Amino acid sequence: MSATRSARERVHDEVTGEILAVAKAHLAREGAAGLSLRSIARELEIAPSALYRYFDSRDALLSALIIGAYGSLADEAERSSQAAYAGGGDTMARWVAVPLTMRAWALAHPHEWSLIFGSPVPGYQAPQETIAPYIRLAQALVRPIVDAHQDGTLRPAPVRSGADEPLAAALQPVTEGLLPGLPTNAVAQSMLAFAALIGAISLELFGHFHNTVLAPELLFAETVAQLAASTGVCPSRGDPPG
Amino acid sequence: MSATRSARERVHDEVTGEILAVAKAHLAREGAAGLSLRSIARELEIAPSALYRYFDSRDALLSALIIGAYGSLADEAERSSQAAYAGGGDTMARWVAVPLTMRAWALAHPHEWSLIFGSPVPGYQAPQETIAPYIRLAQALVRPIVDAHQDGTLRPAPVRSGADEPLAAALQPVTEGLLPGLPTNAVAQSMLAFAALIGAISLELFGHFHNTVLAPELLFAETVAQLAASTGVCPSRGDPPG
DNA sequence: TGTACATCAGTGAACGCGCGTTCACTGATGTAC
DNA sequence: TGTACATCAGTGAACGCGCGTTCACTGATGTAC
Repeated sequence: MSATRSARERVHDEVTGEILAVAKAHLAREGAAGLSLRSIARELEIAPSALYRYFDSRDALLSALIIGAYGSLADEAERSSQAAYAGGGDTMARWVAVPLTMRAWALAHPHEWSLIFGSPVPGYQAPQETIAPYIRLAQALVRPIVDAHQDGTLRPAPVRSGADEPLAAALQPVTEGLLPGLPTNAVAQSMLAFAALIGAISLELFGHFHNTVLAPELLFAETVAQLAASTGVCPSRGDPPG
Repeated sequence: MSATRSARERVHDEVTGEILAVAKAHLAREGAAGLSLRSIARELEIAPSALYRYFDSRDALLSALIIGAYGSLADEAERSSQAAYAGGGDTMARWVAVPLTMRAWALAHPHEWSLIFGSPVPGYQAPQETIAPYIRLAQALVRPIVDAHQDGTLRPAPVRSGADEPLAAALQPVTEGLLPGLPTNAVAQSMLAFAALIGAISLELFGHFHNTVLAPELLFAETVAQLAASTGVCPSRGDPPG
């Protein structure tokens, strides 16, 4: 009964997986706009209408792809974070792990990166299931910052002297959910780091470094190192003595 | 002769402008993927085939829009940079001008921002005419950095101690074309600043700050201030005394 | 100033295309007694 | 173990749609003598 019912279910899930795999391949070839149920059905040698047993509509399939992309990125980020913590490296090694993984994932899955951080598909509302993996990614990224704060070793570059209540209020959800107890300028520095990473990866991926930055991986490594210094997770290596 | 010939040409240019205006409006409504010659023709109350007197193909029209977007952004950036320099403000005012203008332009023209910094249209090669305005934008942005370097007041946060020849080589086109004479780490800091600005604006524009950063304009202002400190154009305001 | 000709703008019909989605259906797989 | 019935997967034809692009054409605008 329950065993046989799940037999059918298992087949259903398997086919759903095959459809998603083909859809991912098409996404990589044509981009989100070119994703078509008919072409997926063609590749699977199936009638287009059969797909409606698995997805309610094209939008539902796209949603599944988006959610999958978020999940995949978050998984990788968590995996590499845990490896860095388990590996016994220093703070810099821990800080560097997630950004490098993000870039590697982006290069391996450019269209899925676009789905997450590129221009939104017009007239399409991002599904709610997207929030949880987004938070997992962010938490993996900022964990060294939170740790440094708890250790009392966090040294963010001070910029605002004080009297920035409005900014503190604007960042309240981030502070509360992600960086509890950190001073506002440190939260802002963390947001800057996130924006810089997303920007650096997107610029490279979208072709803006062509003929301009000849070795993006070197610039990215330097960028991550500089962000370690400005967020205050690691002391800057080249500080003048004195 | 030359006068009458340019009479026809003038009408041609005018109609071209009207087509581009309608196309821009459609772009703002539907995004790049939804841009269609037929719908533009419909709005202009013209046969679709008539458009081929003005543009060779849909791609040619899209190219014109992209080039226009780059030009518009670069124009605004230069305008605000020049205003800041003419206005007699301090270095911070000069540094802040272009980033704020970029953000304002992005908010006013979200789909044109996507055209430039969003996911590239698949199977579409960006036109060469895009390079010149890109450089104009970059030059307007980094002008305060170049000035500070020439004045000897540039204080970029040091990160790499030395022995970074490969990075210097990778950044050679940027250094030569945009930041001549600046040390490698300052060039890298400038690239970081650019990436952070693009990232911050894109994240806001693409909806990633929804329910998270409640007042993006405050965070952006803080981000720009922090970048002033880390690039070294302006001393950080809150430095501890001593 | 007037006429023959070339150039250009715009028309309207047609081409072939691929798309998402619906619907009535066939047949196989599982369920209940 | 056997039979009647329900559930589900997948078919194939059809719907109506909008698209980019081509082509032969009409008529107006400009050109040359």
